[in-house]
Amino acid sequence: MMALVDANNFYVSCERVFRPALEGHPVVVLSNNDGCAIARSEEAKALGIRMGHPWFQVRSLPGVVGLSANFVLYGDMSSRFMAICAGLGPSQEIYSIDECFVDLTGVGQVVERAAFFRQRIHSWLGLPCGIGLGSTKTLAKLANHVAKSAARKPGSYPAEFAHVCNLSSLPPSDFDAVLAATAVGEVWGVGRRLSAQLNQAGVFSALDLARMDTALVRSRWSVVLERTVRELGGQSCMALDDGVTARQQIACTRSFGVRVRELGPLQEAVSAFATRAAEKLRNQNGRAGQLMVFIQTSPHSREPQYANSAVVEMIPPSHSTIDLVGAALRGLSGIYRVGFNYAKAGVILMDLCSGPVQLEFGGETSEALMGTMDAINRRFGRGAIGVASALGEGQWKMKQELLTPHYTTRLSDIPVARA
DNA sequence: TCTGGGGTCCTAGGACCC
DNA sequence: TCTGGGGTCCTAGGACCC
Repeated sequence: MMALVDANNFYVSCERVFRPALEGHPVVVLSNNDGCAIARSEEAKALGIRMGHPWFQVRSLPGVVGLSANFVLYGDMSSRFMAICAGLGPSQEIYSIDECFVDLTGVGQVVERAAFFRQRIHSWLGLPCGIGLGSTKTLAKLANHVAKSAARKPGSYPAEFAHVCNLSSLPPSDFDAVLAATAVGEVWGVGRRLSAQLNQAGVFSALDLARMDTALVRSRWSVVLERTVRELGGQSCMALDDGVTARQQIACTRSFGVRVRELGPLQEAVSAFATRAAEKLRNQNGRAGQLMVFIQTSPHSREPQYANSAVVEMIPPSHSTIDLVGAALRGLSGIYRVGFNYAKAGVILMDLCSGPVQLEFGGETSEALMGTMDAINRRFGRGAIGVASALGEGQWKMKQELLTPHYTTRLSDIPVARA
């Protein structure tokens, strides 16, 4: 038995915990630079505001409140939420910032227990959530959709499914009725494209999909969709991922608040992205074998368009902010072109590996230096210490060469707070 | 004027090998 | 003129998720 716990309109709900006056108003939380809506209250959804809806098209709607995102707050609320959810069953997979799967193997009275935890999350954190129960992850997801819909849209599903829905306890006819009432596009793993293709083939509901021949699904679509079909039928094909596996990619990318033309500000931005990515990398105790840097103009503007990326090999694989910032700047210098209004840039670390890597020189020094940097930034806030990289490339290279071999104090002798 | 920022997995096809 | 039959690895692109 699997549970899916999902907080409602998570970012908006977090804001409302600290600003109860927002209750009942259409509220959206906005992306960086207040570009578009990334979370919406029920009232905002009722006004027709979509996910990713540009703020400038929304702001004039009556009574809409737009809030700049506060990701530090959401991250903190998420940790508390996950900690409570972890008590629901023996193992947990944190699937995203606002939802987790919990394996309920061996747990009794699952519906009562889920309702109790739902109440606990509400009274301890102030966050509303829905809990779906099913024999597979896909069914738990679907049950969660039912739990939320039954609460929000009376009549969509039987009212007793509101807030907590257990699909695995239903008689077959009731189970089929729920699947028949669910559009195929609501099924986890079926997006817009697949939904359209399935409709074309006469498959409209989750029940239609569940009844498809698996061999046909595999040959005409993919093994991914075949797994979904099997999971709808109660055959578990997706194991719980308890989070010990490290990420395979680390990305830091942003759209700029204003257009950027000059190399200098791009260098600063790219340095900041590489710095942040390096921190994430060290958090999972990894090293990157490749770094990709990209810059692009706005595809929405009619100005001359340019987008390019460069991949820089890290030999040997590194987790050093100094190496990664240097690589990002080298890549940037190769792709930067004069005369464009850049709207976005980013750094992606790839070819990640873990474990000790023999550095060419100063390995121990680099290790301790990065640990010290992370400790300082944890204590005094992100960006408290970093590398000075508004410099031109030539100067940068010189600085790097000067820096690394010239430490006279053994930094490894300085105690370092480890995460 | 103003349009997010992360991630995952799978497949097809080309390069290369024996 | 006639031109094998595998295998692996890598990459780009497409689909999906939140």
